[in-house]
Amino acid sequence: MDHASNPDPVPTRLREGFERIALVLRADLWSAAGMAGLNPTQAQVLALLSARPDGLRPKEIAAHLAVSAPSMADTLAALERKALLRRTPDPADARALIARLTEDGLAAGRSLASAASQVAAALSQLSAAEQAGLLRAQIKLIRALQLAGAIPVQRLCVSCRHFRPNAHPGEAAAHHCDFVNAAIGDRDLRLDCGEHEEADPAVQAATWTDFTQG
Amino acid sequence: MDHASNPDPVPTRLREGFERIALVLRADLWSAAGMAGLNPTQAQVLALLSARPDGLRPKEIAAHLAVSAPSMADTLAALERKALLRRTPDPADARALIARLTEDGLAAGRSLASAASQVAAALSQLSAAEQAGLLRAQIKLIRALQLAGAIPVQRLCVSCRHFRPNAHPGEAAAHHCDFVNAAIGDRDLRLDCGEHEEADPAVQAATWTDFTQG
DNA sequence: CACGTTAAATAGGAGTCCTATCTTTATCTG
DNA sequence: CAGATAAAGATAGGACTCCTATTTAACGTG
Repeated sequence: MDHASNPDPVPTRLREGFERIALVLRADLWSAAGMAGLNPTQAQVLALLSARPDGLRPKEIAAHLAVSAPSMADTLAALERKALLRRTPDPADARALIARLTEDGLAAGRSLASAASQVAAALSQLSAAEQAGLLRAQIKLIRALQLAGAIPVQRLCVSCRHFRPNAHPGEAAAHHCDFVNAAIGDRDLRLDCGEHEEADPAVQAATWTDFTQG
Repeated sequence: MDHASNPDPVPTRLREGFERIALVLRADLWSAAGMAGLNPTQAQVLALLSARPDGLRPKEIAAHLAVSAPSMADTLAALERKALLRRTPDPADARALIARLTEDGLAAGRSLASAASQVAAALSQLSAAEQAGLLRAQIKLIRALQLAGAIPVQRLCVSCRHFRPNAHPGEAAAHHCDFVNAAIGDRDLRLDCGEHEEADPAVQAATWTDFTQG
């Protein structure tokens, strides 16, 4: 294998697989959003802010959805027109705003979250072990993307100070969350936990080592 | 936790993970396409048709990219304006067209395929075993989506008449492709092989059983 | 050969998404 | 503390995606 002259083709093929799945995700989003009179981007903003009761700045929302700030301003204006969202001045910084969902916006977000998804249906056909393996792989990818600066910091269990990986070695639910004080398995790991509290960098590194070696 | 009254939350969480990754894919596509003066949809058409020397009908392209036929007509017109693609009448059906890339289109497709991708970079950090597991999971998902009618038929190894799963049990490259007459491992499986020939449904079912039990 | 079906284009409209340019406020320096 | 620099957001302008509904032309069948 000459990794030198050619890049490894496997990551490229895997990326193509993700692209196939992403197309279905987008179709899912169109159908779910369409029923609510929305489009995919608006639906994604609703989904993001549903999990953020304290709201988020327009710039942060743009970063999470990987679009430019002016694009996000378009979408936020559309959502504000539909009375699903409100932008209020940020008391901490007179330049900034905080975007929050209205009651209607939260309701729309809830109905979106429970909408049918062909991807979720396909995922539910995998075995529990496959699902766990897939979730671990996603966590590794998300962490790598985060370290590379490709995405903003996510509220993952593995970077949370409440998380103790492999606290129960050998058991099905091997990890432990000190916040809920319960054992959790690979399948229970969160990608966006509302209770997340960023751990100290050194602690995070140790946690990651324990997690990947478990 | 009442897992009973609610649908299994794991597929939903996995779908969210895919959505995170899909956002990065889209950003990758914007940056790669932007350098070529294109946008993501145009780039996806180029990528699709690069692997289809015989061309595809507009309707088929629309199905592959999960958009409506009129939307695809817009995009094809844009690509034709840029002289990257040509639509010619289909000799077999006077209603239909065949869309094919021009030389410039093929060149643009090639440069797009080799463009940097943050997702591919993250994927290359996974171990070979993890990559193989991920590819197998993708194949299962794609097959499930295909059976559900969510996506058009894909040119997967596992549905090809040249493919013999677990022909070399116990070895690293456990499968065999009769077309290239070589052993191939899980990591070598194709999601869109140009040499694909759809196997007989009964054979496909048997192949799938052998593959999933290996 | 009339009939329903299918492939594609067209019309019309909403809205995403970009870059570039402002305005305002915060922050950093001499 | 004044002035420069940086940052958050809005606005302008333009290309284009994406939808539904409609139209045109050609296929297939009884």
